[in-house]
Amino acid sequence: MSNDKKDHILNVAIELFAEKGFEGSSIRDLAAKADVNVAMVNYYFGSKDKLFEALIEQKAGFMRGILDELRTNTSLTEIQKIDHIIEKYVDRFFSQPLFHKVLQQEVLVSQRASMHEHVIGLFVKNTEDVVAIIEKGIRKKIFRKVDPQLTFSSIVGTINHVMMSKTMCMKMLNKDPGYDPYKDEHFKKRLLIHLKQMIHAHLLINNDL
Amino acid sequence: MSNDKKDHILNVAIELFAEKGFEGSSIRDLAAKADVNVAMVNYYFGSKDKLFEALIEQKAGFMRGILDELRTNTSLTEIQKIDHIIEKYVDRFFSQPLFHKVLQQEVLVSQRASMHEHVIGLFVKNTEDVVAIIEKGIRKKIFRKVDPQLTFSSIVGTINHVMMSKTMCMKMLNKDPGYDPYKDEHFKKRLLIHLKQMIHAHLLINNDL
DNA sequence: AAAAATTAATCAAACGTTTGTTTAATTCAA
DNA sequence: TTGAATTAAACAAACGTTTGATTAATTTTT
Repeated sequence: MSNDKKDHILNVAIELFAEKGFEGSSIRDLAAKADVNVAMVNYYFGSKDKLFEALIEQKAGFMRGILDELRTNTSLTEIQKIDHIIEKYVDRFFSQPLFHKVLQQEVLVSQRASMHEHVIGLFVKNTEDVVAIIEKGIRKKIFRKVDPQLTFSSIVGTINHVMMSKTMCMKMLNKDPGYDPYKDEHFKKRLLIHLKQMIHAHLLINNDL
Repeated sequence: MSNDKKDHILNVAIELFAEKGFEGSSIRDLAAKADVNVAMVNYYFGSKDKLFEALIEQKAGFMRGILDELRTNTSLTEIQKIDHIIEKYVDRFFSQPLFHKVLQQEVLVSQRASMHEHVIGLFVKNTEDVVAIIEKGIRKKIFRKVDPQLTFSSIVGTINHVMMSKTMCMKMLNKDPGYDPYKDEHFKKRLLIHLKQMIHAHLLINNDL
């Protein structure tokens, strides 16, 4: 069982699904693009659906470890924790932009019910952890009385939105064709600064710039 | 040419595409759900692709009129204009949640190139208008020196994110199954208040709460 | 160490379905 | 009665999947 080949198929699948969607991609397309025989996909993964599950399983849950650590961490202030979460999310999205497009599709479309519920479950768990941090900040009177759930929605929503479409991002930033915003370290920094600035202004009672 | 029937097919198509995606929905599914003969879809629209184009064309561009008006409007302050834009966006998303899921899919997946470019073009135009308002606010020293493009991304991204999945939204808010957040006037108000609060804190130099 | 047996990987071809679309016949309305 | 609306049936193409044969690699037996 060559894991090299399995991984290769998975990586090509992410590219293909990110561009054409899961239902819009055929196994024949995938096999051709990955330069393997059509039968190999089913040989390795069992079915197209199971390939998709393997794909999601491999890379989802990326924030679990970080949020678990933050929950027991007592040395960081609440705003430091939020900053850290923002950094990790931006890092993750920029290092795996195509995978996150596939993940967004799965949240958006509820075709494969169990996978859909699974992905949403992961996200809801993340939300609960971040909400707990914000609520603690509020109790400590470091944070304003904001809406914790929607504050997290703004963080993830902003990143999601910027990562939705390379074309949109490019045109929004008045860049030439050929420019890839997701490989531009400067743009990543720009997004980070914006998010932190906005969330600080939103959360902090004493926000000395 | 009964427009009633055409509209009926389009409305059922929005429901179906929002749930299963465009590629995930077959014309037979659509015909059955709309209770018409399979051939009627091609009779009225020519093809599945053209049905989709008609669907997008009918409802996209919903912000054009509002933004055009705001561009020439001199009686509103910049922050009032931003508030107005937030209100109109939230209104629109809450009145057409399923359509906006379909629209998001189209931005996310670039399967049908020309339609994809068209939708993104509309959005980029909206961005330019909002950016212009924010930049004027900055020049007038009413607004902080924020990132105008990403500020707009945060507004749309927050709404988009909340509208992505009913299930996610429900679970995030700890609601029982059966609850529909998009029909809950209270939740709509909650989103509005959060967005305005956050954007005010972010933009305004003198933000007296 | 050589031969035999077993397992894993790969392939082209074919399977039965489902797909979007078209046809040709029929019903309906003006 | 004419043109539009509607239908069931049929179309080729594409779909995910399975098959049975073949090769390559590994393990077991002698």
